Amino acid sequence: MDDQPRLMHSSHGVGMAGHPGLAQHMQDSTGGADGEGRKQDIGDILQQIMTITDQSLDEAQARKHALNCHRMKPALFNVLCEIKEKTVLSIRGAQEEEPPDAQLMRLDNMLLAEGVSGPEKGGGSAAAAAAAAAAGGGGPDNSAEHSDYRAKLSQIRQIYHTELEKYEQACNEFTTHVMNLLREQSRTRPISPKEIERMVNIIHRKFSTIQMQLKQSTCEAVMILRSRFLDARRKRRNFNKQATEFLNEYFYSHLSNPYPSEEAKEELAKKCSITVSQVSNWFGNKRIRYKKNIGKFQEEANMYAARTAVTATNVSTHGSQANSPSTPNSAGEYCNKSTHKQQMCSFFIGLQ
DNA sequence: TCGCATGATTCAAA
DNA sequence: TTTGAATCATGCGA
Repeated sequence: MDDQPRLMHSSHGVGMAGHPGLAQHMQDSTGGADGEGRKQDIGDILQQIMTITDQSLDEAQARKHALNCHRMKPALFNVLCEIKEKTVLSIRGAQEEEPPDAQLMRLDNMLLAEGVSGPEKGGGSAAAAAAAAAAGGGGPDNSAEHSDYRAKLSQIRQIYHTELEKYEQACNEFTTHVMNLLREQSRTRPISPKEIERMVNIIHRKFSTIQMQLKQSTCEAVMILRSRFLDARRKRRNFNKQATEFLNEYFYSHLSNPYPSEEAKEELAKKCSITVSQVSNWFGNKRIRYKKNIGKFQEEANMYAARTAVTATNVSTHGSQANSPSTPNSAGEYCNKSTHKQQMCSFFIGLQ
């Protein structure tokens, strides 16, 4: 409200004396009437506009109507709009220019990647599957966690879309309301279509900020969910007895070279229903722990050695020694010789 | 609750 | 990239 009298005053000064387009506007609308008379007319209109707020509602309505019907009104409003455009709005417009928001793009990309925004692809099952793979196992516990993750992600997705829809609806409603209001007001005060457009942009920006907050909190929720799910990686689950036996069997039967090749790891992983990385971890831990405390593992080693001997005897009795990864003879078959030759020697020597 | 066992992770070295 | 070593985090039995 404070701006209006100032604007009008400024318009009066500039528009009356200095605005080059005014004469033309007036020419257009008056057909070249007397200059002094026109000034008087415009002065009257401005005076009426400025005092309209001091009047009662009825008086103001009547005055408004009279103003709207005034022959000079369109020309005057055009001039005022132009002045406004050149002064206030151009400054504000320059200030409002913003670079494309990188943070918003990042949020959008993340929500898309997590399957929260964009077309539904099974509620982010790809991300869940990746997380499950990282968790290192396909056991029943994992599939339960997987579906739990999916369900929670789906919830987040649903909330996100509901809220987004609400914001969009509110934005549209508010924009329409403001546009109607400005259009209505443009009958009594100089508001150009460009100004309305700017106002719409401002509203959209404000709502984008709210949307960004929604996206940000959704991302946070996904990150929390994801980290909780991925934390399951650290949840230690003991391998089942059979898996440990397979691993130990291989380890003790290859004690001279406990470095399974990729093929051997894959086979062991398959037999133990664990991942190749878990096999690698297991052998890594086993080697170091065995080396650190041979005495402690001696009994275990003897037991597996005896078992291997029995197996070997049985196999030779049945005339077949082929393809048993648990027999020492098969070491060469599974061992990546070029990679582990040195380690084999050092490990073996280290144990003697 | 404590201590040990054990799978996972991290980081440096080869 | 793989491995060793240290460490973390959790399971589990006493």
